[in-house]
Amino acid sequence: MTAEHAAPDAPAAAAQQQRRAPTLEAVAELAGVSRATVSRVVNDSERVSPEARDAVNAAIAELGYVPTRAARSLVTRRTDTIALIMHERSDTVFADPFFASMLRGVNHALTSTDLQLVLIQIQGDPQRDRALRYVGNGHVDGVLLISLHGDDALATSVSKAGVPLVMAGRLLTGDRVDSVDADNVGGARLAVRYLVTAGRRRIATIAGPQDMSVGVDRLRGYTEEMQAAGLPGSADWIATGDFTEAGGRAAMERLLTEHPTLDAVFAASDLMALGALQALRAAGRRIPTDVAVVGFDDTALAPYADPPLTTIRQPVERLGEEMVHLLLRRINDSAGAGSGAGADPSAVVLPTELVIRSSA
Amino acid sequence: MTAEHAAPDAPAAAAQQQRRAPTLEAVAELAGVSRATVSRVVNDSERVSPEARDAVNAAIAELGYVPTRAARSLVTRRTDTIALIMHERSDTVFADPFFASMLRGVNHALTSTDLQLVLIQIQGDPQRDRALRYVGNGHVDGVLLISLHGDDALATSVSKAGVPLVMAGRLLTGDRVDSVDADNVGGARLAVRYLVTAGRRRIATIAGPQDMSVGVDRLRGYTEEMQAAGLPGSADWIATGDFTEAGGRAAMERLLTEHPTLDAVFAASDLMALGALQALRAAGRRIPTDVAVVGFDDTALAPYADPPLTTIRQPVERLGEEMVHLLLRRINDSAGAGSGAGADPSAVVLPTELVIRSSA
DNA sequence: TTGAAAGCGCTAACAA
DNA sequence: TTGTTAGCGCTTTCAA
Repeated sequence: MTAEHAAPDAPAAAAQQQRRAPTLEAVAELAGVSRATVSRVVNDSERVSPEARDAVNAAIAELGYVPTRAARSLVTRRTDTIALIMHERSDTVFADPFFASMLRGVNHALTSTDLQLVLIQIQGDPQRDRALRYVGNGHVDGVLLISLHGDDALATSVSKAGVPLVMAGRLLTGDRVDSVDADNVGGARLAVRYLVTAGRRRIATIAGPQDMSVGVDRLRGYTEEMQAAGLPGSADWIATGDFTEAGGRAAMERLLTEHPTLDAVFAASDLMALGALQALRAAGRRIPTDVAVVGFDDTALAPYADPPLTTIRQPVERLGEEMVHLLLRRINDSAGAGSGAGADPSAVVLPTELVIRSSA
Repeated sequence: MTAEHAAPDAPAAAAQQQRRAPTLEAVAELAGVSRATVSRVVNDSERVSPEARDAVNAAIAELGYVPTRAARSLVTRRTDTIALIMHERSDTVFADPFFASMLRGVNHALTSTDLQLVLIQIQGDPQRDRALRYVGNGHVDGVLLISLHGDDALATSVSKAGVPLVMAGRLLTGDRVDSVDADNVGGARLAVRYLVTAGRRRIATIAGPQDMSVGVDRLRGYTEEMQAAGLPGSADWIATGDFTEAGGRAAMERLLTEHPTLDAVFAASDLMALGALQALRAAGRRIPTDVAVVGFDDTALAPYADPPLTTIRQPVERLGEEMVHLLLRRINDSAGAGSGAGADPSAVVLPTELVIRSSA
C-alpha cells in the first residue's frame, strides 16, 4: 500500500488483488449440490445425473473455477507432474538443438494431458542427490531421463526408488529400464552401405563417445556394415570425437594424416560431420567428389553444412513424444497394479532415415 | 491398509513399493518434539532452541525427510513454482538455440532456490486461454514470458491478473511491465559503426520482424547510426526477414538485385546472416573483402558461418538469469506489500558486445 | 521456546 | 445418484 490515502479509497483494486480463487465449495453452493458432486463432475465420474452435471458445469464456467493442484495432490497422492532430468557435464552440450527438439516433442505429447513438466538439470553430485531425493520422495509421478553422458547409476537409482522412468538411449550396463531410442545401429549401417554402393572403399569413421549408447551403437553399425561389405577396416580407421564440432575437426585431421588416401567418412554426429567438412576443406580435399561424407543428424544443423551433407536423420521430436507415451503407460500400470516390479521394461526403437542431398 | 493378509508372498517388495515418504509427524516423534517445532526448524524460524533444532535435524537426516510440496502449498498459498510461458507460432522458432541458452540461464538462477520451473507452451487460442486461467488462478507464484512474436496481449493479461511477471524484450504497445532485454539498439549501432569505420558506405540491412521489439530495436539502431554517419540510407536498403535462414537468403537476394553495388550488410539475426552469406556466395560476391557482413548473434550458431562472421553477441544466458532475479524480487515484493500495483516496472537492459572474427 | 488445535481445498469411503 | 464425513501433510495462530 504505497498508494494515496492507503486504505479506504481503493477497495476495488485491493479486492481484485486479494480475491481468492473460487473453491469447490463455492461451485457447489452456486450449483446447489454438494462438494462431492462437484468433485465427481470435475473428475468425470460417470455416476452423476445430467441435470447435476449441467448445473455444476454452468457454475464452474460462471466462477471460472480451476481445481487447486495442491489440495487434490494431497489426497490422491498423485502429483500430476513429471520430471525431465537431464544430466549434462559440459556447457556446450546443452546448447545442442537436440535438446530443444526433444523438449518440443515432450511438450507436444503432454498438451493433451494435464500433466505438468518440471525441468531438473543436474550438474554436480549435490544436485544429483537432491534430484534423487526429490523424485524418490514421491514429488513426481514419473521421470524422463536424458543422460547425455552415460550415467547409468542415475537411471538405476531412480528406477530402484520405484518411480516410473523412461530414458532416452539405452543403459550400457545391460540393466533393463524402459527406454526409447533411435535405431542407431541400423542408421549407421545405412550410412556405410550408401558409401559402399557409391563405390567407396577406403571408408573411415569419426565415432562418438564410447560411454554413451549412441556412440557405441553408431560405431557398431559402421563395423558391422564394413564387415558385411568385405572391407578391411582396422581400428586405426576409427577416430573418436566428443560429438562437438571441434572434436570432429580434430578427428578428421588425425584420419587424414594416417590415411591420406581415404575416400569417404562416416561421422557419428552432425556437429562432428561439420568439423570434418572444415578439416577436409582446409586440407584441400574436394567434397563430395574426392571424399564423401555422411553424418548422423540428430538436430537441424545439417542445412548449415556447406557443401550439403548427406545425413541419417533421427526423429528427435518423435523420440520425445514416444518417451512421454511410454511413461504415461507405466504410470497407469503402477497405479493399477499397486505394487510389484511391473511388466518387463520395453525398449522402443524408432527408425532412422537416409537423406541424400545433392551438392548444389 | 490393503496390505495385511492380502499378499503374504511378497511382503518386502510391497512394503518397499508402498512405503510412504516420512512425514513431519514421524520426524516429530523421532525427535521427541511437536509437529510445530519440526515445522519451525524446517522453515528456519529463529524461535527454536539449539537442542530442539539439533534433535530435529538429526531425525530429518535419519528419516530422509523432505517436505511435501502439496501440503505446504495448501496452507501457505504459495506454490513455489514459476512458469516459463513461451508463445510460438512457427515450428522453426522453437528449434532456435536462443531458447536453449535462455532456459539454461533460467535454470541456473533457479538452482539456488527451491522453486520449480514448469514449462508452458502456447500454440493456439485454446492453449492460450488455458494458460491464462492456470496462472490467473494462483497456480504459480510468477511468470516468465518469452513471446517470440509480439503478443502483447498475453503479457498484459497475465500482468492484470496480479501475477508477478517478467518478460524478455519489451512491449510494443508501450505498456510497462517488468522486462529484461539486451541492448538491441546499441548493439545494432555498434555493428553499423564498425562497418562505417572499416570504410564501408553502401550499407544495407536485413531487418527482423517488426512486430517484435527485437526486430524494431535493431532496425532503429541501424537507422540511427546511418544518420549519425551522414550516410543516405533510404527505405529500399532495408529488407525484412523473419529471423530464419531462408528469410535471410531471400532478403539478401532482393538487396543484391536492387543494389548490386552494396559493400556491406548488417543482418539483424544470426540465422539471417547465415542466409545472407549463402546468397552472397551464390551470387559470386567475395566475403568479406567485397561485402562485409555483420550479424546479430543470439545463439551459438556463428561458428558454423563460413567465412567467419563478425557478430554482435547477446548474452542470452545472462538474460535468462536476470529474468529470474527480477521475478524473485517481484514475488517478494508482492508477498510483503500484500496488495497494490507495487513499484514501477523496471526494464533491465544488458550490454551487447562486438566480436570481430578474422577470415581464417 | 514450545505444544495444541484449527484448517487450507480436495477426494474417497460410506450411507442414504 | 447424492450427501456426509474423515482426513491427506503441512503451517500458523493462540496459549502455556
